[in-house]
Amino acid sequence: MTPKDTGTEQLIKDTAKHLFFAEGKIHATTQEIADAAGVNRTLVNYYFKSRDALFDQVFNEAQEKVVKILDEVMESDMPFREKIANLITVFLKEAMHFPYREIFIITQMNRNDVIDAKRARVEKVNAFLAEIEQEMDKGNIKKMNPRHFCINLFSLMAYPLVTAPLYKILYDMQDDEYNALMEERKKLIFEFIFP
Amino acid sequence: MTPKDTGTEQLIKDTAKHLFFAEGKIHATTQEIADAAGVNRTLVNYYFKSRDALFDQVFNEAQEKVVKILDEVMESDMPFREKIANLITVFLKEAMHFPYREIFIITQMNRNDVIDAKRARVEKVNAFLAEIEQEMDKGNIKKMNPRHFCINLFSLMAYPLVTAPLYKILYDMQDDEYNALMEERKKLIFEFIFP
DNA sequence: CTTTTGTTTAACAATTTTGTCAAACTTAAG
DNA sequence: CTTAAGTTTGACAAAATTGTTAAACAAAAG
Repeated sequence: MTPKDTGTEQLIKDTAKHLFFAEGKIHATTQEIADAAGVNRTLVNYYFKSRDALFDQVFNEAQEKVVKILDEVMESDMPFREKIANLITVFLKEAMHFPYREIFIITQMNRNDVIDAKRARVEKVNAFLAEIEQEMDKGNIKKMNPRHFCINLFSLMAYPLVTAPLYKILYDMQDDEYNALMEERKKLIFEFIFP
Repeated sequence: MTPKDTGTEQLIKDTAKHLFFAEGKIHATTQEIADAAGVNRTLVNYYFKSRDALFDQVFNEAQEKVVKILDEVMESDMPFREKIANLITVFLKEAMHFPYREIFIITQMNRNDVIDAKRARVEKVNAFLAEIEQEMDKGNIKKMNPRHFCINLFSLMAYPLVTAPLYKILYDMQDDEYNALMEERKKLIFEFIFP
């Protein structure tokens, strides 16, 4: 048998991500992860050495994925409108699948008193902010600090999915109803940005 | 000495809230809470019986506080514009102090597979949604599903503070600079809602 | 001063969670 | 079939976290 052909290592990692990012169970123990994956708990140590190592790996991959999504959007040479439309489509799809990924990242950062990485991103971000400012000068979007533009955009996309459990109660909605509401937001957010 | 006149019980609870809601350390152990409060760990058990009991109490009080803030805003008989202006002022002030309170609530809900409470809120929420719809009919705000109006408003207020650690890195800003950016948002969000 | 009541502490116990290891198992290659 | 490499398991150990208790302490009342 060649190494890892049953994919147990991947299964464990995927299950951990599902618990953390999709179900928002960011406290999950190794036992809970193993149970959810349907494997023996000691396999977590066999494949990942320690709980912390698994967490670190999941954390790093989460960060890489987020960075990758943003990079692909920011660096593409589409016209601005399409770029944003594309961002909304891609990001909301991801966020509906993994609503708590950013929360997991932030929680881990707070827990370990911030080990950064991705200072390297600053230049790319600044380039994107400059591009946004150009669009404002052209009169295509409302003038403001371009940092607010980004903050607004991501807030409108991400937060409704993080707070879904609350809104489902307050709005008295079932899962499918709330999902439909989130679907509506793709168009709504775009029109919010480009009135 | 009359009971609790040193306020140790309150100190422990306030410290726990600070760790959870302000620092985002939602995994904090009883030892970490005790250390941060500068008291012996066993006092947590003396005053709160168990770790879970402390968490439950903090959770309930967090929920009550959020409900109270929303109720005071929604039930006040101010004109709509002032009502929203007031909401933005009050909520953003709270969120700048305790950015992770809602995240703590949601995390606990996810952890325990949602014990709701506050189904009772549904009626009040519906009344507020109806009021928003009236304002739309009057042409004072953009027409949309009033649920989206609320979601947008709270997303724009809350999420930038939750994601502050990330933005501080990506925007290369210090704490005071980021706080200033958040202050700007009071006006910005209001103008976003009432163009 | 003594008592009473409530508070704080350290030592200890219990529980929960994580980590280790040897043995059993599985499969493919020789 | 035998061997070799990787995988899985259960028993056990270690560590981390939480809970209990008795004794020391502090302050006010009698």
